[in-house]
Amino acid sequence: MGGSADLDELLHELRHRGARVTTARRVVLAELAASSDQHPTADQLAARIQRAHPDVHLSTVYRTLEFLEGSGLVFRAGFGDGATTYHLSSDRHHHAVCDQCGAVIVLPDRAFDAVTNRLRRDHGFEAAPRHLTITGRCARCAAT
Amino acid sequence: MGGSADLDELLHELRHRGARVTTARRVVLAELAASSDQHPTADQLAARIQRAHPDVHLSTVYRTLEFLEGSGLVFRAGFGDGATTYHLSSDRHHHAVCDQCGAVIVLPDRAFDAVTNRLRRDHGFEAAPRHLTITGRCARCAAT
DNA sequence: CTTGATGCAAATGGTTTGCATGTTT
DNA sequence: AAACATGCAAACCATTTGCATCAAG
Repeated sequence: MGGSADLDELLHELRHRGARVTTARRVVLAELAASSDQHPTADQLAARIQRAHPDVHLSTVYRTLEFLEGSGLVFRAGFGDGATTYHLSSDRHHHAVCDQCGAVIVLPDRAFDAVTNRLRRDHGFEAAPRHLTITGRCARCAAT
Repeated sequence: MGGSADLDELLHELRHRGARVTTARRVVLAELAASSDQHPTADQLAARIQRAHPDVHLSTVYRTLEFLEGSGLVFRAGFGDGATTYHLSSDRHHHAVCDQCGAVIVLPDRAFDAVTNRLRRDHGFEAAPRHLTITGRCARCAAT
């Protein structure tokens, strides 16, 4: 599979820009790639990483995420009021979340094409939505 | 204007449900109505409120907002990483924000009709989006 | 060797909570 | 009077920061 190949690409890109490739950066990127569909928070990442690298401190994870965000490789998504979650920039998706039971539906990026087209047409705005969360009632709860 | 009339309605509704109508609740709702287009945070609300009611404590503002949220009159919107902002539920709107210059375009609720219709059709999900923020580049910055 | 990243511990800042008191109904 | 909301101060928790040390180029 392409998993680790993609990762190497990212690391290469960093090195190319003159940034240092450290254990922490390697490991954080790897963990993000591995748990992309789990909306990991900073501690969750740290906890998982520490199973193999007990010396990687939580504060380092924060600093690394901040760095990667600045480099455009990672973005944050605040989940309503839950904690902040982190994702690889390549991992674009959106959510519909049920207010009542919390059920989550994952939406493809193109679900918002109508909105983005309209923004471009009416305002010249080039939308690049990364992580939107639409609230509402899922089928089951709406039936109540 | 209808401003205070709407407010009275909300207060009535609360009373009707058996909830108490206190100074704090009155004042918080009033301030939310007054500053609806400014995305106020909890302290900002507290600060403004305290100009006229110095005895309304910040923690009370938090508790009141929590209560109002539970009552469905208010919702929270996390702004990327900025602070949490609070809005009257009646005040539905969405944003397109420029990543580069921060310019904000306000979008009407119906801008998302295509998505909400699709969610209903494909998943039976009744979307009630309240405050979405689409990131991207505004016309000026995209031209760069 | 030089620059920049890390570990650790301590500080920060927004939000929550326990408890005695005041207010609404 | 009974139930509940409030003020206040202290607790909390996620995130940030200062500084001495360590690793990458």
